[in-house]
Amino acid sequence: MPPTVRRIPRPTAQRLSLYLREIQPLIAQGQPTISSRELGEKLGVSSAQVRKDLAWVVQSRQTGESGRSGVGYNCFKMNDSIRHVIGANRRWPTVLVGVGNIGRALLAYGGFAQDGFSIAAIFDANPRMEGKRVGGLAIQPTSALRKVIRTNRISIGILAVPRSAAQVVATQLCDAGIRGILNFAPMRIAVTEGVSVTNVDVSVALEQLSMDISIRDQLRLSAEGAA
Amino acid sequence: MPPTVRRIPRPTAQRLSLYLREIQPLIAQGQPTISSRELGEKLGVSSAQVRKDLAWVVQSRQTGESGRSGVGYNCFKMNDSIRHVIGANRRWPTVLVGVGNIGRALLAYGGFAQDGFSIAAIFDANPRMEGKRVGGLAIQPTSALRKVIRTNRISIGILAVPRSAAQVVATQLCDAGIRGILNFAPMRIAVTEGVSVTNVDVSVALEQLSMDISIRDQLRLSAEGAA
DNA sequence: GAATGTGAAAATATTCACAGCG
DNA sequence: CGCTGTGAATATTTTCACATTC
Repeated sequence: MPPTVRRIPRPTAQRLSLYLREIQPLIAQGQPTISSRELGEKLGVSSAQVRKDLAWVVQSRQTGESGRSGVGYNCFKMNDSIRHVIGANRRWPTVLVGVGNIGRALLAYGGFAQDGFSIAAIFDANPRMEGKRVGGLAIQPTSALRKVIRTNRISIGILAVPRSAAQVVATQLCDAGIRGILNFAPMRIAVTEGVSVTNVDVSVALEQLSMDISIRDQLRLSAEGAA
Repeated sequence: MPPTVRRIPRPTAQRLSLYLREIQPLIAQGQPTISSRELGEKLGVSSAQVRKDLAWVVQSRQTGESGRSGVGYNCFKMNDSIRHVIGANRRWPTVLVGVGNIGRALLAYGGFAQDGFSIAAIFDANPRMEGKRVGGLAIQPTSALRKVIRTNRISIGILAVPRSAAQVVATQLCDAGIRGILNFAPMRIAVTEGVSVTNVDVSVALEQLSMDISIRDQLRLSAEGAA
């Protein structure tokens, strides 16, 4: 029996993305190393946490090297290792469905190209959009989804359509054999077993924020009451 | 010494937003109640989890009523209670800074109005945008931020500017006395002590998704290997 | 019977704290 | 020294399981 493959803890996975982002400027400006304390302070995370997370990365790669005592972590190596674990050193061609404001914002941004993500084809359900070129790509009808996804072995679909169309398109994506969906529609979508979904939801984010603010208010009040 | 105010567990806070979203259609179509099991299944959460979360809501409101044994939870009451805890029954006027694609998408969406969030004023650093009307609001220069935020007692700022402008605007918002920032710029922003930040980051979301897919792949492979 | 509400148990995640390296 | 790597201790979160209510 092989040693059970330890799955990456959810919170660690999330933080790895943040570490990655944080060291990009350091690499750009040639800073050779960073300590767990420094990196942690930037992100409001304990140094022990950072070390545990990075230790996990090393273990999962089964290479025995990582940070150096008394010095810190090599930014370049860290970058490499994290990308390896995250899968950001693979190519991840995606399809974008829905060329409205959000879709255009994504096409215009392109900042995730360095993580291997690219938009390979764009689609819109509105027939009047068909053929129009946006960001160098011609808009295709959703009927072409299946073929494009199959022939290009695309594993990620970006769903940027209005709520009303979201489930229909999600089902089309699943049927076409997509592996994961990044969902911008403000609703839960049902997907085929085995398809991953990540939601980007502004309402949820706003609610999270307002909760934080409310909690701060309460703490402030009770602190004043105690003083 | 008063009973220590128990803070809401982070994961619970996140799920409450999801419950809220999930019961909106039920309320709209007049379904009177829902069981913890049903609600949990919709979201991939255990029924015990749902009950614990909702029990927390009740406790924090200090009203003794919630679900009914053998029946389930009253959708209408649940809606009310969760909104109360989240703060979604307050008014949350916001300012939007940055009227690019993301800003326009937010202005066009407006689906968070029912949670009390509204965009009260819009700003852009580009002077050529000044005065242009989008979504019924005239674009103001960022120099007006301070005054608008103060006079309208606005607590949330939505930061939808390019990365290069993000820190400058974030600082302006903080100086103007903002309480929380919803940050769409793909970077960590530094803020004044006491200001909450929630990030909406597409790269992080994509990386999360690709990790999920990779993990699924590994599991599949090892399962096939074992079979 | 069908469901809630909740202590107690289990699983996860974080922090502590320190041996050991460079 | 300063800093990593990591077991052990803590804290948090989830699940179990069951008495209780409708």
